[in-house]
Amino acid sequence: MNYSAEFLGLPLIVTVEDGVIKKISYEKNNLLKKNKEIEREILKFWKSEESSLSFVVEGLSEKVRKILYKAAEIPFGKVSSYGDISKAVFGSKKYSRLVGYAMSVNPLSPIVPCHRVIHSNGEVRGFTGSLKYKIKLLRLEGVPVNNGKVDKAFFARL
DNA sequence: TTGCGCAACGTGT
DNA sequence: ACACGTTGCGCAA
Repeated sequence: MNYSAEFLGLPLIVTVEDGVIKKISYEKNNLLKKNKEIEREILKFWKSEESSLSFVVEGLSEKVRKILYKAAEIPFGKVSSYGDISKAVFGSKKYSRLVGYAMSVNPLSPIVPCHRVIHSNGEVRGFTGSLKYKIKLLRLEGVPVNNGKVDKAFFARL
């Protein structure tokens, strides 16, 4: 079932089946009426709070799915790097490029918080949508971004 | 300190 | 064959 929801001013279409969120996409001009309950649950995921819904990642390779599940563990107000996620999932940083790919095809933004994945040196770059939006989200979470960089103190331990 | 070339990964074109 | 939401390394300014 598809629901329409607004997240921080952006219109989303949320696909839910049996209490499981399967897909979230940004839709500029959708005509569905907004579902307040879904909106609340999405907000909970964003804030790393308990939700009555769960989610699954489907339709992608095993490696890419593992990456996305790991990225989903990055808590509100923290960040991680492509390399750290690669290390956490596969024990090596050599898949960091693949982590970037996984973020770019992330079917569950913002539940899988791809905006919290940045470069290992703290630089905030690379986002399929606008980079301004990625930085805006981080600031809303209390993560300072100065000269396009995040302090090492905000890196989460996965 | 900055920059550039490189290899390694999997996916889409 | 090539380009990607990368990374660390070596080596040159």
